[in-house]
Amino acid sequence: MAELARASAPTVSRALAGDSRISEATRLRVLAAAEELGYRPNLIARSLRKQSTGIIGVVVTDLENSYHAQALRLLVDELGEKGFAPLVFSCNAKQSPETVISRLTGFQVDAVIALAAPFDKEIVQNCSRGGKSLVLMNRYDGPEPVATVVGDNCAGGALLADHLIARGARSFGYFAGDDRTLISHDRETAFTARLAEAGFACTSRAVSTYSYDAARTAAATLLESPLDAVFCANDTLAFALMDAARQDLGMSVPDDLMIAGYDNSPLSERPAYDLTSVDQNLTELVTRTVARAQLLAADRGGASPSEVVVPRLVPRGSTAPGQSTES
Amino acid sequence: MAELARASAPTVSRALAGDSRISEATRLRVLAAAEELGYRPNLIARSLRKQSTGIIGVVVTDLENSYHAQALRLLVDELGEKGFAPLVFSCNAKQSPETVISRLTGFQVDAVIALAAPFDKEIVQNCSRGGKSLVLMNRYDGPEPVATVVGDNCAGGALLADHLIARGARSFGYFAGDDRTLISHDRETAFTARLAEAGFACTSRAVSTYSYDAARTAAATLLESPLDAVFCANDTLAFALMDAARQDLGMSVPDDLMIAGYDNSPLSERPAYDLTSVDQNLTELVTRTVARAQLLAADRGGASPSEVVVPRLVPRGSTAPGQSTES
DNA sequence: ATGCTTTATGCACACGAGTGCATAAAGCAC
DNA sequence: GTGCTTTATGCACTCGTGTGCATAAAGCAT
Repeated sequence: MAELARASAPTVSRALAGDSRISEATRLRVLAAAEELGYRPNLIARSLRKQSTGIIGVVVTDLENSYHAQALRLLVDELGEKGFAPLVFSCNAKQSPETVISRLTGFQVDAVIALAAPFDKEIVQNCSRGGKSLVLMNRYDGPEPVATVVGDNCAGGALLADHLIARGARSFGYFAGDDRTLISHDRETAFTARLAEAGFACTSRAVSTYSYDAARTAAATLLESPLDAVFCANDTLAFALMDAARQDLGMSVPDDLMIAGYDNSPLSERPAYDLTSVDQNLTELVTRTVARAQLLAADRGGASPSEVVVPRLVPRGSTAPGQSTES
Repeated sequence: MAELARASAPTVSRALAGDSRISEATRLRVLAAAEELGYRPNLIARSLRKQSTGIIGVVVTDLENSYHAQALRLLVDELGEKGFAPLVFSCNAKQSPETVISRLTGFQVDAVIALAAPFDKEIVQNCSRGGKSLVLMNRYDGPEPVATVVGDNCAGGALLADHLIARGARSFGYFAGDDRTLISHDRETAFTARLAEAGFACTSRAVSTYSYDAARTAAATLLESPLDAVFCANDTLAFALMDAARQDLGMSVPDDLMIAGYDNSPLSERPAYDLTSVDQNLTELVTRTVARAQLLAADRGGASPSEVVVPRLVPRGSTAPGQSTES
């Protein structure tokens, strides 16, 4: 490269960087040579020199969950647009959070974004040990202060309580997700609290992991006692419950049972489900997470440790009794 | 680091690499110091020296499509387990294939894996221009010889033709996906060819993009004329068609119309759809793609340019007339 | 022609790890 | 103690960029 442009390496560097001290003639010579060779500056070398890579580590888990898959998609897009390169690892049985963070640290990522609630603790510990900036995309209740961007699960739970009451429900159930995470807990607490305020109680409860198959069997417990409405921690749980109610018990939704979910996944608006759900505003969640990571990558700029994004109710047919046949 | 271990940088490097010339005493001293500092070798510096980063660029597009999302998930897992780090970019309106490949090249990725059929041409061109090894996870018909790992769409189409005939269908339709890609074309050609062999014809046809909403409206055309069975290029199309048939026309699937899809997406086995589909064996597709990329990353080792993975039919209720009410 | 400024470029070094080669230290035989 | 081998370590350089500083070239005034 330097030879073809008949210039030294520093000159090439400065010409490409737009340094005003480089004469127009040489700049053009360098640009022409770069064009001819398809030359791209070696970002690895640049990173070494600059002590900053422009790479953001992304740690995810449970990508079967469409919510996580969507979040990853949006993260990849947003990071790419902001000029960062996402180095993605998944935490699972074979790849422990420790090895994942260790590798990210080795690659000198400018910051880490984690969307892996079950592994939060280890991730937080390993990042702080390695001095890596970290943003969690979910709530965290450990002792360490961690930058966090999270949907307001309490607001969402309350929103749904109000909605189901308004739609005429008087007896309520909750279908809880994996209790290792705070997500389900927060939604449930707020839901029952709001019900209590209105003079109602959540009398029935079932727990399942977030997988459809597990939820499908767990749903049977919930359906033993008659209920007006069930709030599910997750759309997947809601789909499983709905299928179980219709398929296994021949019930009608919403006439025999109202069902509401959480996440407003693409499936929820399909006629087969037409599920009332809570939209977390994932786009804003991701935008703020990336913005936060960008701040942390630049310096140690971190004002409030936790940011909350307000959710939105999306009412649909699954909680509109008497309208089940409208299309 | 070097100071704490009272050793020079090269000694540290050799001690950690397990060089037999380093004495046991210093090795322990180095290991202890590394442990104490939480020291991780700087992979950026190592990459610069070794002229190899251990990073594989992954280019995807249309992640709303669950098939692509699943493929990305498996790719991330498999690459991580094989010791590679996936740098992920998405091609879309804002991020052209040219800029994406340019950035990947800048980061000196050891190879590129692309799962972005609509942008294949530009990706192939930019990679070959930059001398980057590339593996496509779908068929490519350009003049350039490119390493390719792809499901056998022709076999899949034939499989479904046989299946639908065996299930008693005599009149057939095809619901085509975005014609920019070869995928839909291959499936259709093989499907109609096999039908012709058996003395039947595919008399009806509709085209749509792979999005549910678009497919939902396009489905109306297909449903104008009576048919026994429709083969859809994609599960998403099949779901849209099924919903349109049931919801808009009050038809029964499979009794009024048999429907089959392609990809065996998680949704297809849910009772709400219970869709006959073709499983591409995505796991093996991904495994072989990564193995291929690994070879290309190591040297220029590339024997056959194209590898084909055999698909498998998954028969379900949507093509089993007379059994629609069984659970 | 001398001295000063302005402009354009190269040299030397740094980033952190890895490697060939030199060399220091230690052991051993005589 | 001289010469040889073996073992353990450091020096010097490389990878490709970027930056402070020196310097060369050129312009211009006197």
